[in-house]
Amino acid sequence: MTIKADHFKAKILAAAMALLERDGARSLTLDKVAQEAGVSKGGLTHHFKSKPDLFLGLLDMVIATIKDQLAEQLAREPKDAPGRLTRAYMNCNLTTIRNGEAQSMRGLIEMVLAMPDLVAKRRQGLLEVHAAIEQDGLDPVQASALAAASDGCWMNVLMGLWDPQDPRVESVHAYLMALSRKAEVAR
Amino acid sequence: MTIKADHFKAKILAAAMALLERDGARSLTLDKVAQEAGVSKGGLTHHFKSKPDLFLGLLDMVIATIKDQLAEQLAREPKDAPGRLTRAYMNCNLTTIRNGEAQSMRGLIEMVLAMPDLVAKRRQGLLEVHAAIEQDGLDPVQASALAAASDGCWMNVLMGLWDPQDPRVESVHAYLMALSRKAEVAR
DNA sequence: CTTGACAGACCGACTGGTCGGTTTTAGTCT
DNA sequence: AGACTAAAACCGACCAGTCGGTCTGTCAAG
Repeated sequence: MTIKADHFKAKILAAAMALLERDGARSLTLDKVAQEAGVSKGGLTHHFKSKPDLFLGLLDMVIATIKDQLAEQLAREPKDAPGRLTRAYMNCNLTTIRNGEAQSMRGLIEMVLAMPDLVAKRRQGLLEVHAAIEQDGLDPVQASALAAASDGCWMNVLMGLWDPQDPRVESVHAYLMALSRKAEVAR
Repeated sequence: MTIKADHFKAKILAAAMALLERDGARSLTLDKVAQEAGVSKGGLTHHFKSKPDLFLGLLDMVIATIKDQLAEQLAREPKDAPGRLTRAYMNCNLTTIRNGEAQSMRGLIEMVLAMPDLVAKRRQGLLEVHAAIEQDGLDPVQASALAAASDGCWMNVLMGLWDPQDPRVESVHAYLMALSRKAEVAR
């Protein structure tokens, strides 16, 4: 593990993420990332051979962050109750919305939509979460529906349709949480 | 009503939409749109003063199409049952996914995320649908949750996480439809 | 001397928008 | 109807700026 290189890479990725949140994917240029990270362009291209390569690094970082947050929320859920992971997942989304992070994810999703082949490379890792939710003790279809509903709310905020403070966010979330508790248990 | 001008504009918008679906928002350049539409660049800029202006036209067209599809699905729903519009909305999403149109909407959503101020201008029109769903005879929160769940599925397909033929799409939809029928009626 | 980390000047390709010019349309007068 | 004209529609070359990526150079460590 090359500490120095990793630190360098992390600095670049953090800068790219900051730019992505601030100005969106379109204005995420190699020059700006280098400048934001306090690095020369040569230094940047040395660690990330191309722009897709940088995006892949960014995506990996975000996926890791998401999994961390999910683990954190999971730890808060009382054990021995079916639907723990599903609720943890929904809480992640809610927290993201509450913190105003949903809107800042806009640039990232924009990037993801612009480069679908990039997502394809990490699809496996993302689907693991979905698969886990389906084996959470609830009826798989119900669990998927709950997760999708939470995603839908998140998307409405992301696209600027719903305000983060829109009461729908909290009320729908509360409804989904309640539903997950009285949901049918898997056979 | 200037028929010819409208026809010209429609031709340009159709070309832009085709390009958006084929190559995404990033490669939607004025030159390409003009070429695809069989029009000169000057002719294009004559009708759409700037690129954001073209995007706005595109967005308006899409919103109109969505409302048309919604009306069509609504007509198919048996009357005098609470939750008609909610079900029609969910059927719209399902149809879109089944027809493989969800993936082709990628470019459009990319555009929407890239230009949030553009969405802000048409937010009102889009929110009308949400408002109507909440007054559909069901409990408003439940209706919103159902619509959001449907949106979430749509988004999973859009982002390439779920395959359009993923059995989850159909099963979750069936579950949501059933839920909407036995849902609580508004007070 | 070699190698990896980093710097930064540079290039070719591309993009949004402009502008002067040309064609088509529509209205008006005779 | 036919001639004239002004506006609208339409054309395409061009410009100024931007972007991703390359290439040579520097320097410290081994």
